Amino acid sequence: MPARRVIAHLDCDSFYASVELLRHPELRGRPVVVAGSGPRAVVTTASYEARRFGVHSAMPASQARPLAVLSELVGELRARTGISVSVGVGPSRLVAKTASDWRKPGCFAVLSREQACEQFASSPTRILQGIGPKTAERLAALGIETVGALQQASQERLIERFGERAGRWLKARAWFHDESELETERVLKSRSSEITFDVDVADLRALEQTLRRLSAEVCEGLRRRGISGRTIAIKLRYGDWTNVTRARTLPVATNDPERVAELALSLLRDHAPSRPVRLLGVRVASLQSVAGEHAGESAPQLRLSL
DNA sequence: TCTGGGGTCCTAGGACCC
DNA sequence: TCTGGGGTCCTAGGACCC
Repeated sequence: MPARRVIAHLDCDSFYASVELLRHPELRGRPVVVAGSGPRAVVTTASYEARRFGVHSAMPASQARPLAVLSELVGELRARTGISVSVGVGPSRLVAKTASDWRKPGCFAVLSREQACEQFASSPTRILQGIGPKTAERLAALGIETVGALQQASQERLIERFGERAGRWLKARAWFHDESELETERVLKSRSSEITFDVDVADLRALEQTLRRLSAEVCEGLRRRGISGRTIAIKLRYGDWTNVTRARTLPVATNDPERVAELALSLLRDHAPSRPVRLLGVRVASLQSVAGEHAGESAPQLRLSL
């Protein structure tokens, strides 16, 4: 009678990485990746610390390297400023953004589109950027509470309810389809200043005083940037949270506080608020560079940089 | 989530022009 | 005089984001 076979299989944990750690003990506790250096190299092994950053075996080494850059950036940011960040990495802004919110604070999440679809299927629709409280509520009224439910929802029904454009957009969102371009610079479109009063204000004189102050603030901001605008608008909010906006567009742009205040005041008088006002604001839009300052220059840029 | 401030984008309707 | 269709600009309100 043959002896019963007993086989034990011993498998080293992240073997190559462990070997590297024996050779370089100073790397212990840090993310370590063993990989080739050629353009087609893949990751042979990643230490468990590295796996936390989304690096795994067989991943193209080139992919592991941005991840390494990111993890260094996060570490340096924390060391130099004390600010902790959450990082999401994915094929689109939507996946990256959702991933970064996933396990805040201090997370480092790497997801493909397919993984995101699966991972967030049971999450409320609200986690998708662009779906706010109102849209989430309207979806819930259709029985759609989760991202998964939105994925399965009938396209026709969504279009019927939200319109062609928004209907398609919602469905695409649920499947984490997002082709939007990454922007690092945005053109400033408007500049505004507003104030919520400690107590609702009924007195017209007091409202006018505030309007002058807000106009001066807005114009100050415009002047600092060398821009002016053609559309002057005021905004009022009443105690019941209803908002009223009134606007007027001039033939010529201005950033003169007197001129802006004068227009804001006339808009206020025309509207003639009948109830006490909770919030008052002034906005200048249809912006353009001040003529002469940078002749021939295009629209003003608001630079956003790291 | 009884609720601040500075923004962007979208929609819908009206005026006006060709 | 009545009519159609398209484009642009403007206003007002609303949803959303950080």
